[in-house]
Amino acid sequence: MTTASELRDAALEEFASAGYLGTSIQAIAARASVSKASVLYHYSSKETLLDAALSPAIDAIAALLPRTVQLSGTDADRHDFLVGFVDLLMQHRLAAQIFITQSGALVDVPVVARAQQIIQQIAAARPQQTVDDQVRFAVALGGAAYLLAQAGAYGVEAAPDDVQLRDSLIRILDELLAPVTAS
Amino acid sequence: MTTASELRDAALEEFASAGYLGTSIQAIAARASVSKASVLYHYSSKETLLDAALSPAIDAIAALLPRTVQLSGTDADRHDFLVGFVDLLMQHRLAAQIFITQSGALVDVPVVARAQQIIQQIAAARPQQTVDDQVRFAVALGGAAYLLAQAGAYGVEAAPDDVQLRDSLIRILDELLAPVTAS
DNA sequence: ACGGTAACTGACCGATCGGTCAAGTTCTGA
DNA sequence: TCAGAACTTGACCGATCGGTCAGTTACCGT
Repeated sequence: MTTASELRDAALEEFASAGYLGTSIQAIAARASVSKASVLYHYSSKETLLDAALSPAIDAIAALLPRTVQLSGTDADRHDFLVGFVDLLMQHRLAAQIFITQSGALVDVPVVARAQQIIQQIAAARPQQTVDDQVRFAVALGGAAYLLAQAGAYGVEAAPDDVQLRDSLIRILDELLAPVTAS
Repeated sequence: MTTASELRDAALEEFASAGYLGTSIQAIAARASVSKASVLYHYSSKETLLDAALSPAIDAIAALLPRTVQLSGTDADRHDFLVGFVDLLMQHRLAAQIFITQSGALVDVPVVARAQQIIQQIAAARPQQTVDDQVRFAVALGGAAYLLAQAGAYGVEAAPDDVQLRDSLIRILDELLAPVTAS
């Protein structure tokens, strides 16, 4: 509604589609129908704008962090965590896309570095297991994130409220991460 | 060995770590210990350099395309395809990383557009099935690609000859794509 | 009505980018 | 030996970038 929030949303879409480095402040200004100087009035720098665009998603994943203990719990616990993870990806699809595709090139940006640390903590929360288990974990979470982030690039629309996709994703992740001893 | 191949390798590493837009010709020149003008003598433009860096990987995945028919075949056929896919990812890790993280922002670059078309053809070769099957396919291939491309960002080294990782990945992809009727 | 503050803008600045060019150097084959 | 091709380079160019600033307009409490 406000100009600031419009700029934040415009930046989120632009950063996701053209990349942070490929997006000029002018482009964001044009998308929100204001001048470049006006963008820099609301956000003191391009980096501040990226921070504002990503922060909600990072707060959400940080809130998910305490629940990683559920990964070592019962089947129901692990299921609860996966539901939270998938919902997080679907609700913050653009932010997830920005992080997945550009975190490597933007490690020197504080907000991205913070997000990377949280992801690493989630990965570390997984109890030390076999290589197979590590690969299962990486393929599951990475595959889900990549699927939702890049779905649009291959014609598949991933609407935030696509419950069929959500349920299917949770089911398959559940199956992939289930202890093999339970088979 | 030659200056041209050294520049191609330097560009591949730089594009993968800093991104195409985040890499200056000067940076590639410095990595190969030559001048910026010398880079533009061997490759007429920055885009030509990206083309040269990605082409071997794209040729390899194009060669894999005829084998997508195996996805509809027996378990052994599907296994053969997955072996080819995983080996491709491991042998062209940097090119895969560039494509996975930057194909969205570089759609207007011909060599990237060509790669995207090939990926789409592979995805389309999968016979029309349920949403579950589509999600399985996307999580498997996307997860494997993302794991190998981004492994370095999370401390896990994915050496091109890590047979343990390779075998584990193939086994899990096999399991993920096996028809549920076989369970 | 009015003073102050928030919002907005065009003009401008220094830096960096991709790319060109003329000149110099090194290599090679006859 | 030497002509010409291959290679390398510093200097330079126009364009675009992120960011600054002085000045203008719109809004709001009193």
